[in-house]
Amino acid sequence: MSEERTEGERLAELAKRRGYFFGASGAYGGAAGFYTFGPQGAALKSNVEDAWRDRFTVQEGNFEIEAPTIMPEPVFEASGHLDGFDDMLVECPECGTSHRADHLIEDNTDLEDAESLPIAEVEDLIAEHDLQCPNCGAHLAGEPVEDFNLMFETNIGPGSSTPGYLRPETAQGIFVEFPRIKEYARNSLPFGATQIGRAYRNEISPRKSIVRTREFTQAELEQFVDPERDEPDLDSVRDVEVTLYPATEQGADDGEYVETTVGEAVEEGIVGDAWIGYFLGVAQEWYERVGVDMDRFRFRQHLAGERAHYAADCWDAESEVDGDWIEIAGFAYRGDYDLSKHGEHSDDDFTIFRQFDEPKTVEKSVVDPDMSVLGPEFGGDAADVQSALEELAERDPSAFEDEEVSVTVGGETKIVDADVANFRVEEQTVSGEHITPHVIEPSFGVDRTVYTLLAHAYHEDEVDGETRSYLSLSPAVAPTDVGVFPLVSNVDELVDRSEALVDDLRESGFSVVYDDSGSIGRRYRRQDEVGTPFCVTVDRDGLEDEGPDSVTIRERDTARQVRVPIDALVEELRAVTSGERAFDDLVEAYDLVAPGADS
RNA sequence: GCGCCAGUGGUCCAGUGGUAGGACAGUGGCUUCCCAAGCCACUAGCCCGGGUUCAAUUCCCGGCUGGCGCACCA
Repeated sequence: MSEERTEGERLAELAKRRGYFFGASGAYGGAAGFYTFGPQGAALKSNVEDAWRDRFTVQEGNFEIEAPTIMPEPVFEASGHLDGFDDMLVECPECGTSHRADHLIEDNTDLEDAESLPIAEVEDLIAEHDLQCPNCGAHLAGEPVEDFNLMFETNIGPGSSTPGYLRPETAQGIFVEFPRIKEYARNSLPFGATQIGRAYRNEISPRKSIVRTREFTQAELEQFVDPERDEPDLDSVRDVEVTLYPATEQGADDGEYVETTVGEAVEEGIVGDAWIGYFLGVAQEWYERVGVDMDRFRFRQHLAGERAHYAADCWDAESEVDGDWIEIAGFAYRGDYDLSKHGEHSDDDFTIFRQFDEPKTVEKSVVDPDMSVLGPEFGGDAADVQSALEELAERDPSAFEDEEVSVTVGGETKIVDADVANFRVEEQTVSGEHITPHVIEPSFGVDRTVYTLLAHAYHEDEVDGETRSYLSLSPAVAPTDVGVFPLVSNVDELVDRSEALVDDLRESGFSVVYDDSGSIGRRYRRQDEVGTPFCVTVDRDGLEDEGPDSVTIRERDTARQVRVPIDALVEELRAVTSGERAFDDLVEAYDLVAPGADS
């Protein structure tokens, strides 16, 4: 059958030829890591996004936001991307090649983990050891070492006084807006916020078609929960079967998958957190619905060293293409890391007030210093003395038993009369406490999902001794719902009726392609190749036979056809494209048209 | 970023120091009542820059883009 081209090569060729995706800006030589989605690809991607939105936003009762792709520098100082997302590069003065400065040091000295050293020290080390360019041998001493940050930098407004960055993940847009989002959620956990949008990373080396690009689309859900109180609806996915590849199995070459159910995986602790387990189950069903080949799909647990330091547990959804596993989604338990960071760096409140079941009465030691005494006595230090007293009251109430109490302010001991401090123990009613919600983050790569769907949908078979290639895309995501053809194009009545049908179907909400060129077989193959699930053909038999006018509906994957009255067409197409009915049901209900029977 | 390989119509390829040919696809027409048929006509190409040369798509250098391996992937 097909020669030795890989799945990826066939896919790239089909994608270019049929308008799924192609390298962007080709007229000017192109730009690595950027792709344009053509008419088919844009429609497919949009359908994938809609399907994701329906499942992870609408069905979950979450809400979607759309944050800017550019955010000011402090956002990324808080998130850690500014410090933790860069490499140290040194450029050779002779040949102009760039090298990882930390790697040069590690390779040529006994030092390890040079990445964590300050830049000045790295420069000193290069001079001290007289390191040379690995490419041309030139001496690198004295050359500046620069940070290469993987974020795209820009300036907000004129001048360069306000640096901004293109977000490297959509998530920060949600975290940053948490204070407002929580108001919208009426300050009650749990709730989830989603976002579908672009993210940008100035990758050193973009690879593998649309799998690793510099601009890509993510669909992310940030599920905010109270770690002590909130539980997912695990029952709804308890019996969903999943293929797991736990960290413990990945050490050996012959590590084995664990075939189990979501419920068991959580109960046995293979998946450490119920929320993660829940989303694995939801994702499993969603991927199946949009058309991922589940025999080429698994959930892989991150190894301990691979995990971000804040992630308690992390699983990836992976799909297989050309024998390689590619990460198409990540499921991370991020704890309170992100919200805490933004809480520390900004003035806003990133906590939620959690009421106790019953208000608690607590005894609290307080002071209420007489500032009319402290003021004149301590001058500018008065306020500091006050807060030192408050702090001492909480820490050591016994200090107020004597007539005088001493506190240390700015290295000096200050003596205050106990009367002036006005120490007392109060009963306070506390109705709750502020907590920082924990976050479970299912994060989907939309482009990689599209890539997987195309790769898994690509099939070849034989029809009448000829090879045929077709995309078995799910009707849920296929760019076009239905093709409409007159069986032959030189009969006006067939053409007119076909065109009228196109209008009807479009008004009914279908995405329709009309085609009357060449032979009918060629038109079928064309639609097969772009994955249109159904074709409707208007023929003379259907108009001239006794009974109501009828047309044929052809199923893409099997090339079977049934004859359906035109009056029932919209209803039946809606049923089969929504998945409500299988084509087999139509075969039961209507006459099967045998290929070539009429000729 | 490093190393190896590659870049010719829309796609996949052949070829040449004197500016190119096929297959498939596409368009128009003829034919056609069910699966890439046939006939006629047409559209359309040597990645970019520099060098060598009378002459470069071809040879050399650089760049860009792509593939693979390494590295990277917070």
